[in-house]
Amino acid sequence: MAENLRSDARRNREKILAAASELFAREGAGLCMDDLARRAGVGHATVFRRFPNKEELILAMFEDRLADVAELVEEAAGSEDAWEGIVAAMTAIAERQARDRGLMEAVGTEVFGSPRLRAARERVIAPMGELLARAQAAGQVRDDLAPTDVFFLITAAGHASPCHFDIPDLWRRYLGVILDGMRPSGASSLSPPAPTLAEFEAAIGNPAAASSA
Amino acid sequence: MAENLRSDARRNREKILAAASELFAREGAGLCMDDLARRAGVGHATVFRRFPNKEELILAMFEDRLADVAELVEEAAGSEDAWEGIVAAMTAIAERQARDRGLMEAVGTEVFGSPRLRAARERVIAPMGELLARAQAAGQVRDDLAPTDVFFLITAAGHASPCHFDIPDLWRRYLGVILDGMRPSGASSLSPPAPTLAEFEAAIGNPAAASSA
DNA sequence: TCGCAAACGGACCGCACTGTCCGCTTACCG
DNA sequence: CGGTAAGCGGACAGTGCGGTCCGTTTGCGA
Repeated sequence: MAENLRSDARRNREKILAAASELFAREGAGLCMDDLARRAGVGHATVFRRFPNKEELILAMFEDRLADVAELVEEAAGSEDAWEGIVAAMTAIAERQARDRGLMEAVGTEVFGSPRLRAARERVIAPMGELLARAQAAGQVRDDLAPTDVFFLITAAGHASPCHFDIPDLWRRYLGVILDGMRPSGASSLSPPAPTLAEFEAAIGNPAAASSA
Repeated sequence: MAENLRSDARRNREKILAAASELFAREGAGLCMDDLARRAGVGHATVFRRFPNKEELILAMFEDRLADVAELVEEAAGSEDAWEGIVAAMTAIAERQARDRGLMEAVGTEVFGSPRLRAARERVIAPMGELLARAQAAGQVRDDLAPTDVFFLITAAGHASPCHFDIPDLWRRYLGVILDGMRPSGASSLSPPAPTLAEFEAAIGNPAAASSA
């Protein structure tokens, strides 16, 4: 990736990456390429030399965020008590989402199903699956949840509050309700089964999903 | 509102309103005024004669949707069993949200706290508050939930799925988890208290909430 | 030090979208 | 039926954005 860039090019590349990450956290995928260039202290065109277009840059950001999340989940998967691990992972991810609009959009939104991000996505899901299976075997979590559900429920908690970025920590309230709902006791049956990842990818690829922003 | 319009003007007004409602359902607040005019079969400028600007139109749409929701909740509030009423209301609202992007954005997003929509909002919240109080008195719902929480939890269910508009009914799955989490048994304590509506309004008015789209 | 390819960035293009203007049309009333 | 004001809508203005071009600068190897 770094390839044989000239020293100034490599320096600019770092500046762009840093600025992009910062702006992506604050504005999400809707960031403006001009702002990005200004923040990085380079010309507008230099950004486009590094990333052929905006979509490519956003995908790179998403990939980056998913890698972060994968690390968090892997760490949580190491915990002795599976339920505690799940709570820790969900809390840690939601915590970051509360401060990072880009991450908010990365987990559980349409991009999550993008074929381009398949590898990153699977690296996130695998450890969660392991954790979830352990918790279910121990009777700590209802049996009808799939690993992807866990991520979607995190996003749900984040999106619950209309002022997610203005009243910090409010998400904890809704995550609390959701965590209680994930327990086996008093669990009612869930009607549509969890879709497979293949089904997600198909749905994302839909012409109906002509998302703007 | 209808005032003394000429017959053709009144006819156009209806066409615009109908087209706006339709487009708002499909595209949400991001709709394009040009598309709207085309769909209504009137000139671009005619739309702006009816609504001074886009924001005004969107607010009118939001008001309209909130009125619909108020009706749904009022109806559910009449049910004998309070819990059944809550489930019915939450399901009905989520059901509409799954088919109406505008409604999705109206309930539980930032606009929900807009001072302009205070009246409409309160008409939605009041019957839910009554229903919730009954359910809590009957021991059917955990005591630490406020009426606004219910709406935010509906939105949470809707936002859980990354392809809300592509895999219909998937929201039912996440609403199921949330409903289970709203029950009193096994309820853990919720850490940040529910903010008051005044606190929401203050948060929405924040400079930090420079929302785009 | 010199030469040159690599890299830079200001200027520019095209597009989409909101909002305005103004000459033309049409409903209504006497 | 004819005068008139209300209404209409195509054309235009302004803005913000993604993406490209091309003359200038700069790092680097010979």
